[in-house]
Amino acid sequence: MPPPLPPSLPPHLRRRRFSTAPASHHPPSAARAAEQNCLRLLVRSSTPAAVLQSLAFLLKSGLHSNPLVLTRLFASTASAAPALLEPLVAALLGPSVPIDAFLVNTLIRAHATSPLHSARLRAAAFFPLMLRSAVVPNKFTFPFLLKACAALPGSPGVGLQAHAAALKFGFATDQYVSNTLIHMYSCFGGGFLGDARNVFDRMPKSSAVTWSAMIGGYVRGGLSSDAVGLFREMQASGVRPDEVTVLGVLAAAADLGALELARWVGRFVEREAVGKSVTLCNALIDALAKCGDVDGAVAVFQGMEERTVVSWTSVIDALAMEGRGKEAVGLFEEMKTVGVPPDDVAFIGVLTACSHAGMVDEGRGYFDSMKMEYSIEPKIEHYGCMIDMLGRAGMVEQAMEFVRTMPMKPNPIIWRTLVAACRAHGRLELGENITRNLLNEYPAHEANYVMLSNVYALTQRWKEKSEIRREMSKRGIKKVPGCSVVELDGEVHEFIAGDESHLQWKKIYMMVQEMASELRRIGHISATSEVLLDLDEEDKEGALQWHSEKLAIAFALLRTPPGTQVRVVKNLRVCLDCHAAIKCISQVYNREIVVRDRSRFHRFKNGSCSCNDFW
DNA sequence: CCAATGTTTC
Repeated sequence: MPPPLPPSLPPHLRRRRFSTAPASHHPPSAARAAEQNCLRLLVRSSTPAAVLQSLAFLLKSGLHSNPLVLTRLFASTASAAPALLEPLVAALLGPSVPIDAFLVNTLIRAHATSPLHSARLRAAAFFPLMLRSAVVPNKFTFPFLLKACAALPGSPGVGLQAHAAALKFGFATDQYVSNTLIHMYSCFGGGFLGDARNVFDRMPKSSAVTWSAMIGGYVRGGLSSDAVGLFREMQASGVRPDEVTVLGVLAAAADLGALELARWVGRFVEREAVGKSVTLCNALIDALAKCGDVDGAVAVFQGMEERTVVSWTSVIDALAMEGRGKEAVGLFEEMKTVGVPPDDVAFIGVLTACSHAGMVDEGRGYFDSMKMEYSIEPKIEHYGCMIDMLGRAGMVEQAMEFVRTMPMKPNPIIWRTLVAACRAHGRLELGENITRNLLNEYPAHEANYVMLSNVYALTQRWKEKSEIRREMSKRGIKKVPGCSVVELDGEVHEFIAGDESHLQWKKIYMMVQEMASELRRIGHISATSEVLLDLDEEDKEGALQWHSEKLAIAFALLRTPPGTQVRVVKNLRVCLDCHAAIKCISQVYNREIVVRDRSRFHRFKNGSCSCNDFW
């Protein structure tokens, strides 16, 4: 890379450069020469200082209303000096500047991809400016614009207008535009997945990109099984998946905990040579780990020729989820040794590992080293890890102290972490106070009601508990139902607490009862079950009120050969009673039972759990 | 001169 050219060039250098320009009818005028020079300068501007230098030259040459030069300036600024973008736009984009489509497109893209939130908010606003200036959008405009709207999921109205405009200007059937529409709508979440699907259904499905966009949309919307279903359709239709398709399927597998699917994708990648990029291996590590195959994940990691900080972080997270803190810390150290500097996400990984393994001193050390050794300012997530770590270890006061002294406003996640610590260590009054405050501030958050209700249950205050229930139904707030998933022969079976929709319900029901009597026989007393089974009083039939993981385990015991491993994925955290019961079940039925809950893996074997009751 | 899908996070 040659150094950036100085703002004014020696004459011989100018001549030499311009002599390579294609011959034209008119010899390059002085203005054109300055323009070319400035463009060259801008292309090479990769630091804020270089951008400013180019800007100085631009102003000196009187090019501040030249659209071609401004386009290049804004593009370079966006990538090399994000903070300068907005002031430059404000200073240079006046009524005297002639605007063309290229310039507006560049402005939309530069703002939409900016690391600064304030810039992203403004991206879509350049489109109305374009229309006001009577500039006609071209085929590049809408992909940029729609992508900008996708980054604002909070205001789907802007996206809807953009879609309408694309229709009006006749670009809505362009496949680039359609693919981006699918992406945009799926980013809006909720009911907009249907709009995404509408666009998808109207398209000729010849491109892997279209399928990948829709598959990714389903995953983003939490409909991972639909994503997998769509992938099957894609294969049936004969379109060859590309790397991004596979990334989507891996994300779905990770979400569902579908181990067979994740492994299948691993083999598929080998077989079809989709391209085993670093990114794909990273996704494979993550998916295998989230499906309970840590060793498989580690094997993929070890087989990689090139590893990025994401690869290291993925494998550290994999071990952290299993409570294998020592190994996770070992890998973190190795990463530093081989010269990959940890980023903020990697620190979250190692701190989580310390937290789940009870390694408080190590965790403190890493937290301090963030700032001291790597100049990474801890974010709220890192404070969250520390509070979780101290709380789990029973150091509730120190955790409180962390909340008090941290430099940002605690969010609900922080408070809930603290409440969980209070609950686990008998600080019920403190927990109750925090929860009440939280409920006052966020009366629409379902989790806060459940938390308070649980605190009441622990202190046997049934009246208050049912009052909370009434309050919830009065406000129309629903509890997220506990849901457990078992993958069997490539199919995903879903169980919801108290659900009887599953085909084999009767058999499962009987199995649950048999399990219960077996447990009683060996002396498991579900003394705490009445307390912790978080049931709706309105549910009348006690027999239906089993937690979903028990239903799932009963199903798996029925349907799999003796001695095979049982794997369950749960959307919430395993409750104390289920945890105790599953320990016994693993012994009575002589099965290894692997449960992935919201925060980590539990491997039950011979009556004990890999978490050592520390979770 | 500019366009689509995507990996790690309390």
